Amino acid sequence: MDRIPNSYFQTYDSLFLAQDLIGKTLVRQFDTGEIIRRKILETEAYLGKEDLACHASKGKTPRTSVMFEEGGKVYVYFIYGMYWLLNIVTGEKDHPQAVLIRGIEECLGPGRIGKLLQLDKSFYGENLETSSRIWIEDSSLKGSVLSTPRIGVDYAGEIWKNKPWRFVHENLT
DNA sequence: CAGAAGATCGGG
DNA sequence: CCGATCTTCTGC
Repeated sequence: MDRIPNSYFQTYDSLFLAQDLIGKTLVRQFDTGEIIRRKILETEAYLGKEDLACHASKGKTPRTSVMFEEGGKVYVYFIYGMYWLLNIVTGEKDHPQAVLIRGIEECLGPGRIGKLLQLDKSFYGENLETSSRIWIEDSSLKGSVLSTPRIGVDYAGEIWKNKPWRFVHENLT
């Protein structure tokens, strides 16, 4: 399978890519050489500094700065004292946005994915086009994609918490 | 500088 | 339903 180049992540916004990434293949290669390949089944879009659920709405900080870069990089962050959540930065430089990977084949839940893939802060800013340990490959998956409100963002206020920006493949359930 | 909450998960 | 466990942000 072919690795997807960063032009793909830079050409579209997170709302489109969150849907389009469903069925594409997330690849992780460990130091041992072992490779995990799983199709993406669930995502969420976080779109711009106006989106109060998006970390970038707090402005450009050490934690969020990678979202202000051009698409194709990894945004990981540590939460609840134990989980590394995996996001893909999308869009153009200075248009902060990202797609949260919430579910892949045989591994549902963003916290569990970080654990399965053994992510840590060293993945912050990792380039998906050139990395030897994490990238996305082109693939497809038959079936429809459903959308729902995003999970765990009730703090973002009525407008943003209700945006149907979570996408799940029908196979998921 | 202290306190609280967080894009979560698993156990009781 | 709550504890784990620590980074980040906010308010005093």
